[in-house]
Amino acid sequence: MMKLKNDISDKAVGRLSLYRRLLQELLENGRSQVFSHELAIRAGCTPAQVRRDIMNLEVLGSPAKGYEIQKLMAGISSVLDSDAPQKVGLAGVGNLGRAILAYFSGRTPQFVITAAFDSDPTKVNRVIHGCRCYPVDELVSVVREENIQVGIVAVPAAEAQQVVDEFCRGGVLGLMNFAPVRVRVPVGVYVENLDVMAALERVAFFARRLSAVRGE
Amino acid sequence: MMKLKNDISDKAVGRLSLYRRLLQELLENGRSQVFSHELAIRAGCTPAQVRRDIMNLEVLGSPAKGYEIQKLMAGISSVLDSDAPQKVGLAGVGNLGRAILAYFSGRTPQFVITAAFDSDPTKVNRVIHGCRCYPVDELVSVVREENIQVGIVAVPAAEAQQVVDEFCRGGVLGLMNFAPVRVRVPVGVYVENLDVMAALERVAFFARRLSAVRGE
DNA sequence: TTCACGCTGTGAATTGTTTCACATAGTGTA
DNA sequence: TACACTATGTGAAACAATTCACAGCGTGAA
Repeated sequence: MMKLKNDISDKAVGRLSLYRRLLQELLENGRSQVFSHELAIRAGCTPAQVRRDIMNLEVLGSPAKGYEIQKLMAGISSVLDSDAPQKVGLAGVGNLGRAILAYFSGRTPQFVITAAFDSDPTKVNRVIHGCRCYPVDELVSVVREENIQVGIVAVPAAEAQQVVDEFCRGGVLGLMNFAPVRVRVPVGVYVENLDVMAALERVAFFARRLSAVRGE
Repeated sequence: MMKLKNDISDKAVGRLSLYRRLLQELLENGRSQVFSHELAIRAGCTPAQVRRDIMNLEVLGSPAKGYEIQKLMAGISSVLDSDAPQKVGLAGVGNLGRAILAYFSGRTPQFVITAAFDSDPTKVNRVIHGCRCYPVDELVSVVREENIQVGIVAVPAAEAQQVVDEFCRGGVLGLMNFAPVRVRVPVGVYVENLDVMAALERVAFFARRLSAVRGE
């Protein structure tokens, strides 16, 4: 069985995304080259980690000059981005949904939130942060017609599974789930859970443990 | 050097938080016992993983009856929760900040968002989702006076480091960072980054890769 | 009372990720 | 040209997380 070309781990992909933003910032500050240890400081990891991640790209650095920022960014983009901007659908236009719309609105060339969905009739057919809001009943058909490939789930826990099922029926390939439950999906669909509740409990737990260490 | 008692990994803590919510749901459905494979299905992991995680608690199951849900929940709580409800401060009352306030407002006995902070004068001194909003200038003093131990950073990237510094000066032990940058903190402060941008790029990347596999 | 079943608890094996450490190479200096 | 310096690229080691696999036990059936 042939090894897949883009054989990069979940975590490595996340770091590449971060590096790209850090590189953009350096570029705006007039830099054109960068060393692995400089990126490492900014990304909060080790220089070795940065070099390993860069091994996944087809970009070489020079021992004396480091990496060319432009080339690094191009390398990251060729791995992370698809050829055309990716269409994203958002289910749930509550507080969180609106925050997500505002966050991605116009700021990301590689993603466009093409359609939002909500069951609240007062939201339906309005345009929120530049995005048309459809009734959830039309989710499957809109996702299919617009060829939306990624779905964001920002509905309450109780409705999450149903919305996920509909996204899948519409044919999405990936889902980002903000609801504090695990959802079932057919094989061939990738799910990323962003469990804010669990994250806060982690922070509280490790904060408490650090303070115990500090206090001893 | 004595081994710390609560020696649990980051990921395991996150799963315990999830298990607790799943158990609560089971309890509400009238169940009183549960097997590892039932939890595993709901949590999206393997039965062995569930049993390993439960090893971190001081709870034993019975081969014939599984685990007592009440005892499991108590075990999880004794690890995750502190004795008193934990005070949390929130910096940034924009779209995201309000979503976070709404999400935690009154629903979590173990956390209370005690104070919010913003630089916008039209938000300051108002009460939003039951939480008083202070000017950022007062962050350090309010955090110190209220003995807030966990900070949530929901401000734009450019202001994140400054807000983090102030939280640290106020004496927080843990931070949850939603800004799409890595922040520097003194040793003894735990930081959890929730990088939504990186998460969406991960979803898009793996979705694309899955579709390639599917298409071949 | 005895037996068969199926789940728990866990040592060992496996898999995945990060760090180490060093051979190699590009640059500036003399 | 030759040398010293420093950072890259990467095999190998270390470390961390997950899964396997099975001994042992508690229960219900006969």
